[in-house]
Amino acid sequence: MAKKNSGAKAGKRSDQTKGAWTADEDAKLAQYVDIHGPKRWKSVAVKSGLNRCGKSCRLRWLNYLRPDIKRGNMSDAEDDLILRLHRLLGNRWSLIARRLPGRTDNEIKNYWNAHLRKKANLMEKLPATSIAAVDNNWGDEEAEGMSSGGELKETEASGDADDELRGDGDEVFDFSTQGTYGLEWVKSFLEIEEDS
DNA sequence: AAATGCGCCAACCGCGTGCGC
DNA sequence: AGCGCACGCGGTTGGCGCATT
Repeated sequence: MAKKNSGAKAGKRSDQTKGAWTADEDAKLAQYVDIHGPKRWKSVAVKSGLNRCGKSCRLRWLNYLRPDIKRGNMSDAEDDLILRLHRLLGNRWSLIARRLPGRTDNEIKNYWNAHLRKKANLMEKLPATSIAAVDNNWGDEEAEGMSSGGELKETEASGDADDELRGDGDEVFDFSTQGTYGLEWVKSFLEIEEDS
């Protein structure tokens, strides 16, 4: 990407590069992570020769350079899933992201703020009957998305929710195994989380 | 054609948590 | 038990680019 390279905001460490990443920096980071793995970001930043903080390297890797990142528009099914998950989980973007293979928490957060927040607000203002109607319509779109894309499937609806949610990028969501809202697993997950 | 407004998105920041020493 | 480091998360910022006037 690297569409900006203005140095952006003033920071505490003026000797460190800030702002948009260049293709060269991307290449260096990708090469280093490829060899040493995505860990110890502080040393990644130093040893890769990048004049960046570890945090920045981590973010760049997670949100852009990771090989399993899916770029491009959200599908209807993804769109719908985000709405539903947000209804249940709130602004827990990382949890939502784990249910959307190839999507990052940052991307989902941005997408929510840009596209879905208005939609959700609208939904809240609608009377219950209208919401049900909208939900039914979305259900149709969703079924369409499932059959065409076939990308979203759930590995397990319950069980070891924490391990499952950690995800490795391969797991996808399948509404067909779910109930009315397809989110019973979320409830069980939340119970597990609150217990711990 | 130029000016202005607005939406989108990459990136930064601060805070909380986990873990090793 | 306490401390410091590394990492993860969510909120926020700032600039680019498109749309509108």
